[in-house]
Amino acid sequence: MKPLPLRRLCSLSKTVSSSAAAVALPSPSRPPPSFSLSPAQDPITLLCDRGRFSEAIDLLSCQRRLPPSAPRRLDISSSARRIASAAISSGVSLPLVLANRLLDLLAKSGALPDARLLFDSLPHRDVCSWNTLLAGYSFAGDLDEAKRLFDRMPDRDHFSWSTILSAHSRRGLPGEALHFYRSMLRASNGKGAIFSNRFTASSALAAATAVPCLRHGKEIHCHIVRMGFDSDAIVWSALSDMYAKCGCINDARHVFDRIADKDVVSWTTMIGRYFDSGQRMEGFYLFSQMLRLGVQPNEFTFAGVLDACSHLAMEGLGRQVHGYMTRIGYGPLSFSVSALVHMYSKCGNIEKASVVFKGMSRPDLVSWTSIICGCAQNGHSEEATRFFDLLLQSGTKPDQIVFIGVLSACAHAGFIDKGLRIFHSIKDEHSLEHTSDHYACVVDLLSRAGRFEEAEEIIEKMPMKPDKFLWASLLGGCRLHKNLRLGKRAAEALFDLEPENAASYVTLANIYAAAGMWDEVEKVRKTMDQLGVIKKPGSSWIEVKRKFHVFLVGDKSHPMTEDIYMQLDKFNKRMKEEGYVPDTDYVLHDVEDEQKEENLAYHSEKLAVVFGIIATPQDTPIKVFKNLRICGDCHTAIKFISRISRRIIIVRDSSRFHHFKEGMCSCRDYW
DNA sequence: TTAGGGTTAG
Repeated sequence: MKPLPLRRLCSLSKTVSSSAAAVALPSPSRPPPSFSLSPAQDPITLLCDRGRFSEAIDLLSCQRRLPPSAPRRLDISSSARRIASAAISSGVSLPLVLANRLLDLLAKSGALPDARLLFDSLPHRDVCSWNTLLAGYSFAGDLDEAKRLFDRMPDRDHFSWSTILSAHSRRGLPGEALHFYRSMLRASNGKGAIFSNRFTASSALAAATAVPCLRHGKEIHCHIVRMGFDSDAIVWSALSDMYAKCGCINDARHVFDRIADKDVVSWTTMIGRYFDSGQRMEGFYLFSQMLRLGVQPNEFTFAGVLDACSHLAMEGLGRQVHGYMTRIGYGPLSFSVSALVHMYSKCGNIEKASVVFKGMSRPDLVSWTSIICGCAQNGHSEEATRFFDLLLQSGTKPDQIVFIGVLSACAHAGFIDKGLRIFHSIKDEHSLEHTSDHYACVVDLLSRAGRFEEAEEIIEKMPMKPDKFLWASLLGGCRLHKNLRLGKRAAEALFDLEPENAASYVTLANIYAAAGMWDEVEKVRKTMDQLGVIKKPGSSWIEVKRKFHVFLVGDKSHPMTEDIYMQLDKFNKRMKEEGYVPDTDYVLHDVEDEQKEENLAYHSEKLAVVFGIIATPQDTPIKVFKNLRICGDCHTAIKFISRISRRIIIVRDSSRFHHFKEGMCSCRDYW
């Protein structure tokens, strides 16, 4: 066996050395079974003509079992309809088992009305016939009809209960699902029949998880233990998931550790829950452990791990996951490819994201959205709009989310007319409703361009109440154009909506500071103090040689502090010679200019960039990540630094990427 | 012949 390619993952391992880790490659998948049919023959018609309904149903059932990627020769829905209509018109009475199988084929392939017709035409029905139709309505999301049918059932068994229970849980009605679970327990006791089994238990757990309700979850847990369903991996996975989603990650891990036969889903779920709870490193440890134990990850696992890499901007690790995926093979239509595109975009490597995207033979809407948003965030606005045009040409129907991506690209690049055209096309050409996000984007677009009257007009006319994103966009535009009146209005709306968010106070204070209105700045500061609003400390980090280096403003804790400050001072001197003027507007406090410069000079992003310059080879791009938005002065300074040092510098802040090269930024200062 | 757990885009 070859060594595991994910060296980095194994280096994260707590217990096993990387050299010991290895995984077996999956065996090559067998070609899917297929039928040799000449196009002129329709086997279903031929079989039905000869009254061989049983074989026709067998053939169709076989086809349905093929994996989605296999070439399917028969259309299940129309073939099943043909069998049903031939059987009914021939007057042949199908044996009940066969009729039920046909009913299932119809119900699950979207031919529900035909399934109903067949059901109604049956001279005899058993509980399986009822369950099958019930599952059909549940599958189609017609819960009202499913419930009506359930109420009318002459007999119910555990299939009936688990079908109605999981239907409500899956369709966003977990409270109803739990209600059914309680009714089922009552019915079990009353009639002496025991309906609960591992299926109803796992569905009920999924419902308690979706609420989420720890109390119900624990009750179900007790019931599971009492009933002895503890040997089933699915029940245990669902139990672990319930604890994690109810905020008890340690209990979830405890349950997970006790699962005897953990399968890929159990692993993927537990790893994902660590990521959800913010314990991303724990998630990575568990992923590496899974690989070491030889459990083959699947698309769900990859998608989850890649998403975590995106959040932490861990491109190195993401790349290794990509390599692993390539090695074991993944389909060009796989949804984990979207996660790859997203990961590379979020790590600032839009070129690689684009290569991966272009490797997809038929990208789906999520993949298009990933690449369009990725381009938008990385300052490749023209590319984003080009991809959007290609999306429309491909015949894929855009949804409301993808419009957010392309509109934000237009807003960031100042494509006003194009952005407005696209905004209006949402309703006029694509028959979609505008969402509050679309309004926020168009207000962003107009206010960045200083077109405040139009922005205000849109706000007055919009059918819903403006949300915090819209006001924040407007406030940002006002800061850019020093619009005091509207800035105040936007800030006050934000204070109402999210009084605890320091960013709005700081931006308003910065607008006052830029206008020299120090009394107002002081008032804002006092309000913040009175309300106990705490400014989130800015921090920046950079990954060098697989280690993260984190910096705060004026940070002197780094082992290389002396070198960093010395180099930064050199840059400052050279920058000033080349015309850099510190933009002191961005400092909240009313202090002397010299002191203000001092505050600015050691912002976390500058420290991280300078450390990157010192610690990495000349030809590698420097990638810095900041938890807040980059400050305007740092933006100017880093442009100078990129020219002086001849380095490519990429800064990902809380809202977008800035690619600095030869004194320019990809955002063209329009941010 | 009918029922259960994990996923990607703003």
